[in-house]
Amino acid sequence: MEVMEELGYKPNIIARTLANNKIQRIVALIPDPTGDLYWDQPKMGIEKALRAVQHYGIEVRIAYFDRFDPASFQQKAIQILEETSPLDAILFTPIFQQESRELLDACKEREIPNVMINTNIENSGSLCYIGQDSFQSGVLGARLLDFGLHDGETALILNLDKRITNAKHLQDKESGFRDYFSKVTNKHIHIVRKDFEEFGDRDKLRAFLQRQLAENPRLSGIFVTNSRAYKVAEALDDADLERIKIVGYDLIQPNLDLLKCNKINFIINQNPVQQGYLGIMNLFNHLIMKHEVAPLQYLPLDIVVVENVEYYLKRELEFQIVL
Amino acid sequence: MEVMEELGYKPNIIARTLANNKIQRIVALIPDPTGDLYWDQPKMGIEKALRAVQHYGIEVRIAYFDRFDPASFQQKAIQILEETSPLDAILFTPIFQQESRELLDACKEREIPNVMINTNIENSGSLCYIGQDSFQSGVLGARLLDFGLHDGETALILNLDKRITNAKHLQDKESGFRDYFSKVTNKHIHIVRKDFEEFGDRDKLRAFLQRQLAENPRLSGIFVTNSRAYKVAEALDDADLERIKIVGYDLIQPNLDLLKCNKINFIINQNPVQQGYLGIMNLFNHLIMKHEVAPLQYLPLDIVVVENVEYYLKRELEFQIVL
DNA sequence: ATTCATACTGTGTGCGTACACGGAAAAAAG
DNA sequence: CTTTTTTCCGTGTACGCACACAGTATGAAT
Repeated sequence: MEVMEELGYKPNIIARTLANNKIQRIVALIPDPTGDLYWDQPKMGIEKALRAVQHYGIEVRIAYFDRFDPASFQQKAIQILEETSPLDAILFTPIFQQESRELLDACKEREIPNVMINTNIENSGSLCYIGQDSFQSGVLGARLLDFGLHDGETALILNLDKRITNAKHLQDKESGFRDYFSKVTNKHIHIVRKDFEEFGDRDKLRAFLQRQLAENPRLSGIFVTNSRAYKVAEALDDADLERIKIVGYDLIQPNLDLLKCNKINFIINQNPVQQGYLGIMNLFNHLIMKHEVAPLQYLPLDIVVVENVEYYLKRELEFQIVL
Repeated sequence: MEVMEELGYKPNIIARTLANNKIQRIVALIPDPTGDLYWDQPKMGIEKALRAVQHYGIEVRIAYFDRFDPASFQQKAIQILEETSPLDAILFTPIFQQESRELLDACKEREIPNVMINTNIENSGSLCYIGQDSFQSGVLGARLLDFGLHDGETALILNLDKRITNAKHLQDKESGFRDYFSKVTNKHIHIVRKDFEEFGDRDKLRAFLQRQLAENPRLSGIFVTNSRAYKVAEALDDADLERIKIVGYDLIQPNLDLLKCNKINFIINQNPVQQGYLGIMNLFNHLIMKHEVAPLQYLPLDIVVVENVEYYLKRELEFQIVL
């Protein structure tokens, strides 16, 4: 070892990989992207990463669960643990707290390294978390909405989701949002927070929004906490839209269309493709390269407007480094 | 070949690299980062990429030229071409048109693949260009400045650089900037463009800016076309700064400090680290992987404000995928 | 001192590809 | 038809490392 140090010997990863001649099996457990434009993106990132590292003997299987059904997550998790052998690593999205903790415990017991993307669980014993900082994401949302708000006006934090999902996540976003405005001294903004589950029904959403407008006559900004900002813009009248600024998340097609005609003002990009990509790459770094992996990896919160949207779309599609 | 296709045979890059047992020598020619905070970043990206691909037998040497002296570029270029043998590829920043064309011609004659970063030269015969879209960058700058401007006010396009550098680049930025405001219908903004070479002398810059303020009493936005926005913010009085919005480029320390205390309003990040990184990675893809390389690769124009700056800094420092 | 278990060391082979080389076959020239 | 040139093909070796195995040395136990 001393002589190695002295001569500056570094093992040749290429030769090591060739000689190793083993396959490392990774299973990814993510929400079913069917009918959900957002979850298609981490999937693309995972597939892109696979192309980059498959020569190193990495094999990835993607399993899906119903994003509204904790039982389906649980069932798939058990199936993966029991039926995959050998199982060298797991990548998953812990959007259900309870069920995810069970999976984490099972991983710890079996000593299976695991990576979480998109949603974080504290003290998980995971190899790493890759995704956004929810609190800061709320702060940024507030800042962007603030551009269009005047003194005394009202901002609405709108959560279009089923109640079971991502409670902590949402709580942090709201805290960040309120934190920003509590520090703005030159104007006072009234903040309202509402949840609405029946976002699939446009008429009901429309009625709901009209009710909010009636209750808050000076409502002029809506912060939509997930990728469904387009549903809000579609459900509002054009006259109201002129006045009301909308900030939402994620570069999915309906959002992009509305961004381009100025009905959505800002989109925050949380790099979902990158999440999937880096998730696999971090496992690769751990399994093959034996590198240390940073346990908390917050991705940038990109501010997307009409003028720079094209570049983000291109990057998501083409720009991964294919090795 | 038919059977290979039928069986889905793909050569194993790992084994190929091992068997090849050759070194590919790349030389990078970039501006000397000494005393220039910006050019340190592509250098970091190049070094990061080197760490990722050195096992594949890639060797990178970085050569520097004086960013204000075309002759030094020319001299270094000749030196590289004559003294490096074998020379398998060149990466460079063509900030001097004439001298860069000479280098491009020499590369074509010797059949040396080359990559340009940061500044583009059209019809260069290069493998690829990686950097920003100058025109769109100006459009985005205008959009960001527009947030703080009112009807009838004046915006200043300020070029703090020597006259010889990057003429085309700057022209495109200005065109983009003007293009945006020509399409804004609800307010009229008066646009002035000025160059100032003696930006190193704070007192002279201060006097120059005072002159601009006197000539344009309603001046309330400055678009600094390069990374020297901090020099403007430092040279202005606090009273003026309250009113005047500043949009600049690049995440260098003095800009960051002024962004954090709201003296600079927006910074556009043109991903300089990524430019160096991808420059090398694209040569790697070409030399080792024998992949097709996209000839025009525009990097995203990130909008950076106080609320999301931390993530970009982290990404620049840690986030490259180390293989 | 002998036996046995354990630790250490060196050799050989394989991972999938590149490349040099010699011999055979095919094509071109005489 | 023979000779020369060119093309083609198969074999062998090498790339740097992992790992199995045999052989040797070391130490503990009898």
